Amino acid sequence: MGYRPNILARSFSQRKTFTIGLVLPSIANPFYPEVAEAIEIGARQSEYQTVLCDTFRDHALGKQQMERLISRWVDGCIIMEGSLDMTDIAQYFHQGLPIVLCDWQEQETPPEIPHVRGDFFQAGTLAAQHFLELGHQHVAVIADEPGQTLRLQGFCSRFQEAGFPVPPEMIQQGNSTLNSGYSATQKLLTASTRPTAIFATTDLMAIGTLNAILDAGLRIPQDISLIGLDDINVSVRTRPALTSVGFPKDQLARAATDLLFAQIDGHNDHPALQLIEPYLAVRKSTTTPRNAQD
Amino acid sequence: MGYRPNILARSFSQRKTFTIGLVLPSIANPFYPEVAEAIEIGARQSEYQTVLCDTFRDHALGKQQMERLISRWVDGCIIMEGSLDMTDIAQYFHQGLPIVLCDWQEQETPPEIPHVRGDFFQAGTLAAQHFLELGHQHVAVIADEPGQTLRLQGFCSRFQEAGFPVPPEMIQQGNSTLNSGYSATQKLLTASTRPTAIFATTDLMAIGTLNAILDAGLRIPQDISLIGLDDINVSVRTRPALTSVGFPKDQLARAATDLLFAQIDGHNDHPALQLIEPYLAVRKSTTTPRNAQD
DNA sequence: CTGAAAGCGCTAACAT
DNA sequence: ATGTTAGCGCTTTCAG
Repeated sequence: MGYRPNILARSFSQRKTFTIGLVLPSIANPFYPEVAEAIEIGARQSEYQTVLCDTFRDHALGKQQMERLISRWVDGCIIMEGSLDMTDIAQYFHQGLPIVLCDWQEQETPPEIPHVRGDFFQAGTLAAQHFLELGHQHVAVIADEPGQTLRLQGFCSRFQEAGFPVPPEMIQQGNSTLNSGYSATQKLLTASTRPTAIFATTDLMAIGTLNAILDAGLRIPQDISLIGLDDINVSVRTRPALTSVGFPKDQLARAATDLLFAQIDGHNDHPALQLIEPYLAVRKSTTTPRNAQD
Repeated sequence: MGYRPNILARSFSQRKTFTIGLVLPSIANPFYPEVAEAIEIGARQSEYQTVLCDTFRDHALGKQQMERLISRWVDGCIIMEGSLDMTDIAQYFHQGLPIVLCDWQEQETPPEIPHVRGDFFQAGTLAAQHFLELGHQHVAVIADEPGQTLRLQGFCSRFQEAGFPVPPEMIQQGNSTLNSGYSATQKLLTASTRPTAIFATTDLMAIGTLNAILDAGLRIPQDISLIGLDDINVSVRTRPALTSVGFPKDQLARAATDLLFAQIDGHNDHPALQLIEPYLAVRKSTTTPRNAQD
């Protein structure tokens, strides 16, 4: 009869909004919209609506947005790495707000807060393994430190095991943006012995690396092989298409929403940490090193 | 004293949620996240929170999401082209929900609903003008019809004026995806006389075109020049970087939020249609045609 | 088993 | 000027 229930009044009376907040550090890196989409789909299947909050990596803005979310009585929040101070998050959590952390570094997360994360160490290992199988011995890494230490460690430890430790000058700092990948690569290319392969710990940096290598007049993968990490959608359409380590984003999203809804429903028996296994998407940016081909 | 006002209760009592809905057809085309971000920033400046709804171009899902937004008492909605049936939108509007349309085709929008749109005809003209100035006479268009007729018309009418009408076989159909641009281009390349320049009416199709041209062993811009439309962020980092017609997204967002907040505040004196002027971002994918260089 | 009433936290319209 | 109360629309509880 044209009657439309008033969800706001219902929420008000039963203290439940069927809304969750998703707090992420940036929308500029396509990785985040991609997982946000997966989370939104999962939440909708459980009749929840998702409110997106981009903090632009500004922790003060993040805190402000959190306060607003709480004032609106979101039933819970999924908070992605880098959006907020952990002390603030812990405080909200201990005040009783259901929270799931997504992709945070191990060392900075209180163990009691449920957490879903890609196995970044394993991801680094996977990249290293691929390079080793192709025959690379002189490799370089571009990492966004200190946030992405595990990826770096996984990679380096695998090369260490293989007997080809990565020298310090072959490890460059980036900040997960395309431009930082570009300039870090320029430094690597001026080194006395050029690496035959580069691992960039985010795809966006890898695309910067790709551009820098091509701009330097070198070829990918013939002169330098390249692996990224995140397996964002655009990586299939770079030229050459980027080989990348990724995590199944739907699986990541599913684990996060499951963990959150379990808390909301009062089931606190879930394990606190869910580790998602990485995969390697081999495309056109990796091959055997030139000297090995000769 | 640690007191946190209950926004939900406030909303309930004063019938105002300080929340707006943003309904868009797809998050896969980066254009939408980019304007969404601009709108969210603008809304936040006015103390409004934005709820994003992706309809995946499924009008039934779009309607469902709208019902939910209305049940939650959003103060108003910005609805982007292609997310919903116009009959449904008109109904919500006439029920009193403040609505702003964004980027809809002229012919399908009731004149009473406020509307902000890029001047697509002018955008097509701008692309044509650039090709003409470079000396191109044999050009092709890839358009997502019927949704993007104006861009096509603007382009063709400018070439008509210049005395080089675009023949029908040089107009290919796409659906705004990368792959559709790719296959449409393949058809164009098998034509008896190859065009010296191609205008793709969305950047995503243009990137498909770019890949198809390079895969065919041709060079950009030496063999074929290419212009896209949307000026999405990735276009600066394709290889070669894509020349593109764009609309200032912050201006688009600003106009949309202004129009919406005016309705919400009861000022209905705003003009119903705001037209945003396009710009041309010249990058590396356009140059003079080869025969003109000889 | 059906129907009336209390209450959620706030704002706005009262009355003092 | 300040303090008090009604009411927003739903759910839940308690009484009939």
